[in-house]
Amino acid sequence: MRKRVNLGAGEALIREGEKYKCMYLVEDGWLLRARFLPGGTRQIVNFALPGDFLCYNMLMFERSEFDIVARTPVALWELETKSFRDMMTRHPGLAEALMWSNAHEEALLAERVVSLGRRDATQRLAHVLCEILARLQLIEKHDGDTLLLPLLQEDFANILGLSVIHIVRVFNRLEQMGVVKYKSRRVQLVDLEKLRRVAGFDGEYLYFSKRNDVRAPF
Amino acid sequence: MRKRVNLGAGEALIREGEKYKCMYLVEDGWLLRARFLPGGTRQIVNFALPGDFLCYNMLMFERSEFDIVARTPVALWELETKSFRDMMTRHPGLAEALMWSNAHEEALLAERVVSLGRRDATQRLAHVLCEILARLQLIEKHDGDTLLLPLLQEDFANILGLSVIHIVRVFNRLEQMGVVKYKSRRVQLVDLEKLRRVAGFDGEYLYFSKRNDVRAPF
DNA sequence: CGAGGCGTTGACACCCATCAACATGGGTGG
DNA sequence: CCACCCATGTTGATGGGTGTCAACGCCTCG
Repeated sequence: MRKRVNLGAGEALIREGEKYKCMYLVEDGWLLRARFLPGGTRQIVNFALPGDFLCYNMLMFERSEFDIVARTPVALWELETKSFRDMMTRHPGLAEALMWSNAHEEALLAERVVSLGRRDATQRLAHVLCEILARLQLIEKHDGDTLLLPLLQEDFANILGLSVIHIVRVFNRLEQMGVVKYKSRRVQLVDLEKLRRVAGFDGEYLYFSKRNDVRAPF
Repeated sequence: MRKRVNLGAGEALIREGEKYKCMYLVEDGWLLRARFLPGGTRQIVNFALPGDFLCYNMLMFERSEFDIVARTPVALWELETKSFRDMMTRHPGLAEALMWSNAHEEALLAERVVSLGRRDATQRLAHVLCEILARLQLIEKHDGDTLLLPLLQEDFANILGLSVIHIVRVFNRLEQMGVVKYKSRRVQLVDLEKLRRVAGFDGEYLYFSKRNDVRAPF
């Protein structure tokens, strides 16, 4: 039923316009879902961490609207699926997990829309750092006061709808404010409380707050 | 199992921070899902049209992260739900429809992220008009060359992450270019091909392209 | 007929993009 | 072990797109 797939850093799982082959569950590594636009710019819509599903809308769409590219070496499980209805009867746990994942991702995207629409560069960067921290804690891939990320400043730019050069400036500002320090893919969390305040971050949307009867099914 | 609910224009279905009461299916009218930010600005994340589900992540979250407000008089169906697992066994068709709706919404949000991140004001406005047209056609609520919308220019601003004043300028520009004309909640589609070109619009992500075995289940 | 919501215009300011040039540093091959 | 190189990060100057503010016009509805 399940097969493992491995990708090297930089390899694409699927490209925009390609037909979906199957669904995946990320076991290890980071992936970016992105679109290239005429003019050469790029927007990263999403990033997937261990525990996230990918390509689940193959159940609805024939082709991918985005590239999905490994940012690190990645290990995936291929999930054999015919239709969602089939999945519900044969693997209800999987169907539920998928629904969970979908809702989670929707919450992340909604929050990103808020950031891109109404927060300035400093707030955006602070906010996405809070989001990443929260997600890493959720899958127990974080401890200490330093975030180890595979993200370049260029990636931050493409996630936040900014230019690389401006990311540099904003990191400088945050460092001067005594909030975080960026050094070659390490973000040192100098003052987490201040970071949350700058971001206006409310982590509720990530934690499935007080519904104790619901848990991440993986 | 189902109960009707009606809202007047401007009434809230739920407010940010409130507990979810149940899920809904929109039968008629437009609703906006929005967040107010410190500073008094507002970002509209989403809008719901007939056929869309609302509050489906009550299955995962306890409280809403956004206000959901009726933009027009609205008719809704209240859906009785305990858990997704329960729903899968007792109402598999509903579970499937929900999954469909969720994937659809995710696609819309992803495209909005691209717009807010990397498209300028003109492209954004053109793109959202294309999106609205496509969605109205999908539910067979559009014909002719004029879009009848309940959206004020202020709403466009809050959807697109722009200021009201700039929306005016952009509509002027689009009118001078011979693309569309806005007049008191009517958007006349002067040159649809040009509109799509300006937007860089690819409607695939709305139509569940060539998967003929899948249809909107409503 | 008045009022208020909505739309419009112009002047000005600011955030962020663009461009060009330079610094750093880790990896690779000699 | 060193030299080189290319990816990545950094800085400053300049410009454009968009926000802010203030004021005015239009239209609808009571």
